[in-house]
Amino acid sequence: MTNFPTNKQETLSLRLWLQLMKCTKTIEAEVASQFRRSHHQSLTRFDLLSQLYRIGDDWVAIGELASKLMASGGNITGLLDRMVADDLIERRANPRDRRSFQVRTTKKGRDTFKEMTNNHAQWIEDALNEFSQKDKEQLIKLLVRVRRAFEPNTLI
Amino acid sequence: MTNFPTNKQETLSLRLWLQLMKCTKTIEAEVASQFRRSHHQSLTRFDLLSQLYRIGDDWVAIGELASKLMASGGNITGLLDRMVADDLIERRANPRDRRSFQVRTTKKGRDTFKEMTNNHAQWIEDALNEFSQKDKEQLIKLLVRVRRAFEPNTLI
DNA sequence: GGTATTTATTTTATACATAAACTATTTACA
DNA sequence: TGTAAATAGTTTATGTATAAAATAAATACC
Repeated sequence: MTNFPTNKQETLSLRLWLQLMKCTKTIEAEVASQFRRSHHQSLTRFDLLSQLYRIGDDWVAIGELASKLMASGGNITGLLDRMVADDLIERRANPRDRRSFQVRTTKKGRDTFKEMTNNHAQWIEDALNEFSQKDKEQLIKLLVRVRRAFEPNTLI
Repeated sequence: MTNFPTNKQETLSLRLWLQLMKCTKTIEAEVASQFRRSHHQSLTRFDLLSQLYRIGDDWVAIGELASKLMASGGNITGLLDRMVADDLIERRANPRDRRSFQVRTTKKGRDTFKEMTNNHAQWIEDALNEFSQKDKEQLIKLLVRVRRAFEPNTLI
């Protein structure tokens, strides 16, 4: 009646994808709710602060940040506006290119990120302590392979 | 200077979590964009139709649906409103309990879901065809374990 | 040097998400 | 019975996301 998958391999791929979604959704919901409760910040904001941290908390162009975060233009504009309003980041015109703007973390932004990171890392650590090093390594390896398989335009 | 993780086990857990997020985010973005392009539907709507399919496309209480989808009350109300407006589902009062409402897929909803499922399954299958059955099985097993480790209030 | 194209970002319209306050029922139970 | 508590959904306010159109400046190129 329906065209649902019938052979075993097919079912397995779908099940894999389903478990991946379910797994991430569960963890994401937990982390997001923790961040909201404990820091009044979203996962998205944490991601953004984390990207800024990675580049040394220095000025970075909005477009570059957007592409690192896989965020659309319209999204990044609003997100940055709100974070500037909350004094987590600051914003300036690029002196060399008048089309372009740059953002950077403020002291409050860096402090907030540090607090979030500490709680976060500890919590992840606790949740995953039952896994052996070997299990974790294998899982990471498999996840990277899965991601590569789905990435549309990456050569290798 | 910062309190970033230093020992190897800790870094590994964080890396695992990071890869999990990155992996899901990549695939999710791809699938969502496909669904938008090909069917003008969101991943959320697919999830919802999929839940309705699972229970036999029969009437189901809004609250039950919300909990299956891990969606908040405010969210489910708006989502269902829009899907009713698009004639994907229909809605009625529960004759036995005047607080309660029920929803069910329409023919259009079922057809849309069927189309989405077929494309989706094929695409997932293609993307994952390089993985052996053993790899998939192992990955599923690990993902289920990870999810269990993070689930807050599940007794086994 | 002037026009076309590209690049960087914002605006607009809309969808999807949460928390908290609210309305309307049902249920518990003194 | 009558009132308190619990339950089912909606409303409101706000945050996060996209696509598409708009704005403005830089670059390409004849």
